Amino acid sequence: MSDRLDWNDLRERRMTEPGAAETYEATRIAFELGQEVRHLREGHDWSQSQLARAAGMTQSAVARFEAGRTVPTLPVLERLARALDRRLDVRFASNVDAA
Amino acid sequence: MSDRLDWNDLRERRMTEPGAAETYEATRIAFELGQEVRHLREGHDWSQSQLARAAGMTQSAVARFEAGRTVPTLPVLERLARALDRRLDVRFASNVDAA
DNA sequence: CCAACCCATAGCATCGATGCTATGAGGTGG
DNA sequence: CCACCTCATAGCATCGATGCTATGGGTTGG
Repeated sequence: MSDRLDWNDLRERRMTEPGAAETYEATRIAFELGQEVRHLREGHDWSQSQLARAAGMTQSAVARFEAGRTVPTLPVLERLARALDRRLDVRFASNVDAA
Repeated sequence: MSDRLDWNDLRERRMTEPGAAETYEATRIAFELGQEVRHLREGHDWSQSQLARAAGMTQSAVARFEAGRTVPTLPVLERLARALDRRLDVRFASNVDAA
């Protein structure tokens, strides 16, 4: 557990850069998606290598993504969703209603 | 209308490239998001230039995005969502239930 | 002790999205 | 005819995500 980044670590990193305010939310989304993929993967009892193979990427790429160290692209998210038997859903939701 | 790309044009373009099957869905999502932003923008009675200013980008970037000529990144989607008073929602949905 | 996994991370090349400027075609109103 | 706006697109520089290989530390099981 101690070697896993948490959200505060990430926020600290990204917010040191200028113009980071705009990407703040994207960074948060990336972090949450990484968490979710990790949970889904563990739910399948898969190692990062197994997921990587299923999603057409390498173990290092999976690790980097799960750790939230980059903001993933839609193609990557799509491939991960497929591998995990999910559907990638991206939309502009109303600002008011529930999460 | 005649100068606007439709989905079949885009699909034709992208599918000519090798390895495009994986990015197919991402391309479709990009196309739909472009459409949606265009509708939202027109709902606000904004020109591409006005939206661009509100989202911290240029008119050409908005045009490129609305036309679905690139697969947008999460930071860009986030900025557009903010400008259009929406919340960007990205998630791994169950494969079975409704859209 | 060692082999075989797990995961995190570094370093690098490549690819593609973005930012930007500039242009052109089209419409509109003077 | 012209000024002004709309949007589409080209060309280029830059930045960052991804793909890849290679480590290294940790754990487990022999």
